[in-house]
Amino acid sequence: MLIATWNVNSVRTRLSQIINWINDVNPDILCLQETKVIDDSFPLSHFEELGYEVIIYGQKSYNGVAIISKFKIENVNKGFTNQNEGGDIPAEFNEQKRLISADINGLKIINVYVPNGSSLNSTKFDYKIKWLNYLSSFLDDQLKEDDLVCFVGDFNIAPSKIDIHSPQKYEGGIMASKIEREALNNVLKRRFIDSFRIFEKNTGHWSWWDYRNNAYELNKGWRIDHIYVSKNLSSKLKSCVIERNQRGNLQPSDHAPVLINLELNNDTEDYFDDDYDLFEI
DNA sequence: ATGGCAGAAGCATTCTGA
Repeated sequence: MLIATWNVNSVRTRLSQIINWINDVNPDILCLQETKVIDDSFPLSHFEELGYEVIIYGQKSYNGVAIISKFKIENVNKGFTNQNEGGDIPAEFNEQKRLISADINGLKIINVYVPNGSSLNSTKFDYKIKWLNYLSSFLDDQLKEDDLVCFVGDFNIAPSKIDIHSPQKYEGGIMASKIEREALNNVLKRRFIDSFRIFEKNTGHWSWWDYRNNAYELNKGWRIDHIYVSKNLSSKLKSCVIERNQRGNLQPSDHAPVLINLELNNDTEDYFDDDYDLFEI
């Protein structure tokens, strides 16, 4: 079972690239971020023609998330919702369309577009941390101990210094600060593991390259797009790859897709190491 | 310290992203 995440930076501008990639890779589930389109204008039919179901949660110009699936999509949640009779949800957390989740083929799929945060001393940064903290309580509320969860998206956080091309320049700054990493760790708690780091321990692997300064050609990137899986899925992980050549397309998104292969019926190998900690801050 | 590049809105230029 192939599950992917891709910040496409406008689903309409990137449509032909997304369709070509789907035809090449044939993912079962594709989670999109930064669709940048209201729901009425989402190009649904292009995906439905290929046999996919689509759920969308978009807005004008900014943000927007979607899940595209070959399997039936059930129990859809758009934005933050209260399942267990909590208090009212502060409006600020649902004004920006950054979260969509659903049950698909026995898995809980949670797709997020975490706020960028701009710079450390900005109101946008405060919002990023508040949003992550609210996400943490939302997951506490939604998830049960034995749920099989794929938690994917553009997190706008490099989990450690090996996820940045020039740590000496960027460590401690936006997307690489201790505050953001602690907030992310708090969201993950000890519930999730980073699929990519099961298979690759070295630096030099990026999912985002700035449009500016020839960053892709110089391979100056960051790894900020992630597929986290609940620990009870770790033994079923067969691979996790970043489809970096999509960043080399003409008029590309600035992000590349990340893709895992889960073999739900195979439980013969156990990749999970009990000593595995989330990441060092 | 600042801008670089790209997309959307909408028609010149601003806002936002990471």
